Amino acid sequence: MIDRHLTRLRIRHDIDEVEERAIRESVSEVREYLAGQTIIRAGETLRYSTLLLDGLLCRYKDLRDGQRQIAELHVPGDFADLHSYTLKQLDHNILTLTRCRVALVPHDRIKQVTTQHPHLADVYWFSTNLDAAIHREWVLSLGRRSAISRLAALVCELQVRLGLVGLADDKGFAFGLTQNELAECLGLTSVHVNRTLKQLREDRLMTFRHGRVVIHDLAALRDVAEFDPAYLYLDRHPR
Amino acid sequence: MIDRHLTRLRIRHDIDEVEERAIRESVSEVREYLAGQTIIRAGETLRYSTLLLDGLLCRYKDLRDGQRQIAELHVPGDFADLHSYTLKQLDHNILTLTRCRVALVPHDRIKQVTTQHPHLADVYWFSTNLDAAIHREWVLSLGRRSAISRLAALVCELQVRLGLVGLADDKGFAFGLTQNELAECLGLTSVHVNRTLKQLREDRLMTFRHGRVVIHDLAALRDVAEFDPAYLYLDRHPR
DNA sequence: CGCACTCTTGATGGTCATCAAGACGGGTGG
DNA sequence: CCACCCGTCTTGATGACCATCAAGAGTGCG
Repeated sequence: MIDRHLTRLRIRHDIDEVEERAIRESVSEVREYLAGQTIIRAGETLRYSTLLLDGLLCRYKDLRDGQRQIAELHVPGDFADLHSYTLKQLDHNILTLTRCRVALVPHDRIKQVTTQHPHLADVYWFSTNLDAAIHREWVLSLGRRSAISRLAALVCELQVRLGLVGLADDKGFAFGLTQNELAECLGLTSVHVNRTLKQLREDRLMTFRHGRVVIHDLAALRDVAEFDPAYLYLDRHPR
Repeated sequence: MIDRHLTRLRIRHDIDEVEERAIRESVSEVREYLAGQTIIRAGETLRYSTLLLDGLLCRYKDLRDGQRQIAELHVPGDFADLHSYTLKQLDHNILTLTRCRVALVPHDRIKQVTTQHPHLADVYWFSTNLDAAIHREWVLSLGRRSAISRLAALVCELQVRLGLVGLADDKGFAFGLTQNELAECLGLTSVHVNRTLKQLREDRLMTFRHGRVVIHDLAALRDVAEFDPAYLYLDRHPR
């Protein structure tokens, strides 16, 4: 059930069988949601964290006039709000972008797991630090990249992250966002995302249509994005 | 020496005397730097983390053409790279913006402190999660706020963060950045920052001059910024 | 089959970038 | 002590990128 989560952890870390069992036993409940549900709201007191099993989730914040900014996308295997374990409440909302299956992990079990398995404490701390690294890359994108480079960078990131759990390859991946939701990730309007997608298509770099990203030339796409996967920390971390 | 760090931790958490001693003993060395030194480079293998005692530091990334984006500013009392404890290397550089005094804390001592004092493990995990929360607010700024609102939001954030360690009050704070460095935080050019500062001055909201921010109307500034300090998690977290 | 949402494209405009040049200011040396 | 110099600040002119407004076409779901 949480195999993708273990796969994801094992990209970077060694997880032995005892630890694996502890992780598997930390799940208290599985839930399903339709697309477009805000499943956690900023400011709520939380007693569990949410592990994404299937579908896409995002973290978003908004301004008074309703403008929305997505701060991170979550792919299957990700904890969407592991940070709520230490923060107790979130500064952002969590929204389902597609139909989702999630597992709930109570905070007291996270406490158990991390105190009984100090190595897992480091692994999960790493995991929230990886989220922060992704945030920084988005800061760079939003602050300095052009629209086309920003869009290319997002697709490159997702191609890698989804690839790690078997949901993407060099040719592309399923990606059920609307152009408006893409715009909310990229700090653009949906109209401009539409024109930018058109340019990427005409430049034979990638096509996004019918809930699917088709990558025509990954190397060229990465070049347009100035994509360097270092910020995703794909190397193995010894114990 | 690291009193500001303890002050900062105690805003949110209870730190008892045994823990305080452990923290104080974790420092191995103190260093000084002039302004404009890149003290840590992306990709270096790190064996210690850097605690800022005095001055201002930033984390930045850049693109091929030399465009730079600052992802976070650090004020005295902050760990600039506590996340290197789990990540082992950084995805960004760390630069002194003014003269700085820093304390080095070897990673093996962080390991000691966090295993012998599980409560401090949560406190320091929280601390990196707070950095991520700041990143998210910057994502919102860069993606959705106008130049004037972005600049106001940055000043509001720093007024609070510096205030927590006694380096700012309602009237303002010392802030020795150039307009170009401000632009690198805000995803703008220095020319546009200059014009935006002029507008803030003419609107009687704030003045930034000679290395000092003078706040004329904090409430109005916060309103322009749509500043909500919730993302800084100023509430006390019970043990 | 119809309706609602999403996508697509055109026209226009605003925000911010770029280029350029002069003023200011703080530090240094004669 | 003053002159000089370099970095920073300031302002103007122009233009690019992306937003906004609008309307029609496409698509999928009930």
